[in-house]
Amino acid sequence: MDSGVRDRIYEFLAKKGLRKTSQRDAIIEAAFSTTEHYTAEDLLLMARKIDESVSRSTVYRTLPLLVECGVLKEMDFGRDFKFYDPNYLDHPNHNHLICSDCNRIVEFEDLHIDTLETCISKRLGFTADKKIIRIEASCDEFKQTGSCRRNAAAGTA
Amino acid sequence: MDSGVRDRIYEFLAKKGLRKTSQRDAIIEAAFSTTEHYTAEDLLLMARKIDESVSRSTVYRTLPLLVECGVLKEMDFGRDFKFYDPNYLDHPNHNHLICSDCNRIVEFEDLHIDTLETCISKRLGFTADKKIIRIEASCDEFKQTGSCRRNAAAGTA
DNA sequence: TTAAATGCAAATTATTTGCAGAAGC
DNA sequence: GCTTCTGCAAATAATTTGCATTTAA
Repeated sequence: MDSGVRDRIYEFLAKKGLRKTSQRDAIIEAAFSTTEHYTAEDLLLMARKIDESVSRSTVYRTLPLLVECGVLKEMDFGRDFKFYDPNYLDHPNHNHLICSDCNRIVEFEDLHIDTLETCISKRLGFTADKKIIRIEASCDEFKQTGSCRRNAAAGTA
Repeated sequence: MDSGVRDRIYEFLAKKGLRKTSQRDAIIEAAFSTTEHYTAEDLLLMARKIDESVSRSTVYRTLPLLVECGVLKEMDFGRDFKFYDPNYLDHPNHNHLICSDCNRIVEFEDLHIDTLETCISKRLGFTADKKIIRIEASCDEFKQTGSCRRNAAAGTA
C-alpha cells in the first residue's frame, strides 16, 4: 500500500477526532492491498487475515469513512451488494462497464465519453461534477461459450 | 393505455399458459396508465385504485412477467428500490440520468453516446446489445437553492 | 376438475443500529 | 476519565417465498 494513502486517511481521521484502532488499521491495510474491486464481505475476509478480531459491523462502519475521505469509491450496479473501488486515487477519471452475464467489472478511461457526459448533463440542466457513468453489456466470451471466466465472480475486474 | 400493449401482454401470458385475473388486469392497467417511472410500491397504490384487492405479492410477481414480456424495463440506480419504466416501447433507445441529490430521473436520447458506447464496449470485448448507460449528476437547482423540486421524489421524471 | 393465482405471514439478505463492555488519548 | 470503538445480537426494509385457499379455464 502506498503510504500516501495511509497518511491521508489517518490525517482525515485525526481531523474528525476519530481514533486509531487495531481493527481500523487492519481494514485500511486490507482495503488498499489490492487493486481489485471488492464487496464489504470480501473486505471483511481480507481484514480478518490481518486481524482475526475484525467484525462485520466495524467493516460496515469503516467503509463510509474511507469513502468520505475520498480514497475509496462506492459503486452500486444494481446487484445485491455494493462494490468498492480503491483505484480512484491513481485513476480519478475512469468509468466502469459491468457484464450483464457474469458481473465482471472492467475499468476504462475515455476522453470522448467524459466530454459527452458533460455536454449531455449541461443540456439537461445538470452539473456532471459527480461523474458516474456505467455501461452494462454482454461479454463476448459468454456469448460464444455460454459462460465466462468468472461466472459468479463478485466483480473482480 | 395503448391497446397494442395490452394485446401484447395477454398474448404473452396466454403463450405461457398463464391466466387472466382481475388483479393482473388492474396491475397492467395501472402500469401503463402513466409515462412516469415508478417503484413496486407506487404500482401497488396505483393498482389498488383500480382493484382494491390487489396485494403487494401479486405486484411483485407480476412485475417480472411484464419485464420478461419486454413492455417494461427494470432499472436499478443503486437506490433502495428498483424503478420501472413503461416508456421503452415508445422510445427504445433512451438513456437515463439520475440526480445524486434528489433522485430525479431524466430520460434522454443521444446518438453520439450510443455510438460511443458501442465502440467502447467492442474495444473491451463486450457487445453492447443490452444497452444500459446511466449518468449520475447534480442538478443545478439543488446547487443554487439547496433543494430541488422533488426532494424525496421516487424518481418521477 | 385441476393447475395456476392469490393474500397473508414468515423468510431472506445486505446493511444498520442499540447497547454494554473495551480501549484510545 | 471521558469519549470513542468494538462485537454482538437484534432491527431494517425491499423483495421473495411457503402455504392454504380461491379461481380461471
